[in-house]
Amino acid sequence: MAHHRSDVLAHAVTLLDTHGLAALTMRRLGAGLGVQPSAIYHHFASKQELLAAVADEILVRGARPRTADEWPDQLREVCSELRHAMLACTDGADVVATVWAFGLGAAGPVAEMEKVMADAGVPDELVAVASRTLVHYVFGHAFEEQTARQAVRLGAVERSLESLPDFDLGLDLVIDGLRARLA
Amino acid sequence: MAHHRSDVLAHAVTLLDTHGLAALTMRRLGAGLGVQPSAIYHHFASKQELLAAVADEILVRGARPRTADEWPDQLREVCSELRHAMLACTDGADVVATVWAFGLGAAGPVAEMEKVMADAGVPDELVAVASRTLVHYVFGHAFEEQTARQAVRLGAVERSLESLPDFDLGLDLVIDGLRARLA
DNA sequence: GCCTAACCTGAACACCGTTCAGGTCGCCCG
DNA sequence: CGGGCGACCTGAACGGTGTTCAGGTTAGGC
Repeated sequence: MAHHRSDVLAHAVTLLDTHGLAALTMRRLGAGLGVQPSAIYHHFASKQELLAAVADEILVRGARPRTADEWPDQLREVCSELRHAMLACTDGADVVATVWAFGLGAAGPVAEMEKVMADAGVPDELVAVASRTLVHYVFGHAFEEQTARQAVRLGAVERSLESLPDFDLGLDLVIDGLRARLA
Repeated sequence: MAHHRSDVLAHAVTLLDTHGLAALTMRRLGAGLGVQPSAIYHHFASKQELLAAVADEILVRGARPRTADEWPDQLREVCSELRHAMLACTDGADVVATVWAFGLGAAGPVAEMEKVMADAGVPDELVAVASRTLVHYVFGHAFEEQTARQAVRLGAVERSLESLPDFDLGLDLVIDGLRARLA
């Protein structure tokens, strides 16, 4: 029974979600599909490319309709969607952030943020800075939240999840800074 | 010739700086010390623990004297030191950010930021949020800058380093947001 | 001079990503 | 109808990885 690229990708996301990034192995992925590890290289040139596709898939699955019409709320909407998409999948933040750092993915949300700001009349050089500041914040927050949650669940480190800062409050900090700079 | 924990740590940092994180292997580290890989486990319980010590060492080496007396400048000083400490070592941002996400290190700079804000009269709940927002920004920016620079140097990805946002400008965005919330 | 603790050996275990020559199957085209 | 071609896969191997463990060596204090 032959598989398609999409089958492999879907199985990779499932494996990531159910057993974490450490378990997302070419061997395990092949075994789950009833196939040799080397067969996967017929669909993806490398594990890096696989992970990039997985990251994109995670973001696609987390897509939601846009409803806000003021630019601060639009920004919050995009950031919130990005965060929830990553948190919805085990180690999702790790995968997406790593892939994005290599410049291979997650271009969608960034472009969307930039468009929102450009439409709001934010100067170009500030758009680039602000969008990346927001992305850094969202990735950092999600990565930490997810890692801490997992570490606590495994009992590896005792660390109060209470101390995790409120996502929206930190986001407003940046947005307020941007708003102040517009006046 | 017997080695101490500090010898192993120093060699690990050197190896990281000269050949990158991928080359920081128990085997290579042992070979560099003229020792079997298993000998390292007499000084560090695991590679994770080694990396945590390496991350702390990177931050210690990047320490600089404090000179500012206004809280926004003090915040900038701490963030700048943190950033430069990570950038001074190959893959330093990766190591420090990963270790910190596991809750094992980098507590110093965070505590320092919190103290600066508390002394400036920032409310407690805002201190926690703001310090983490700043840390997320610094880590995200440094990690991206370092990764992109390395990817370009290897010719793996063509990506203009010009597009990297100015660090200080993004930092001021957050600080301005914090300032606005104080009034 | 013994004993303890620090330090190390050498081999093994169970994995990992990746490569490669070759094999099988279904579909399209002449 | 038959040949060929491309998609898909096999099975073995290569050169790594972190980690464990029983046992050996060596320096320093009582």
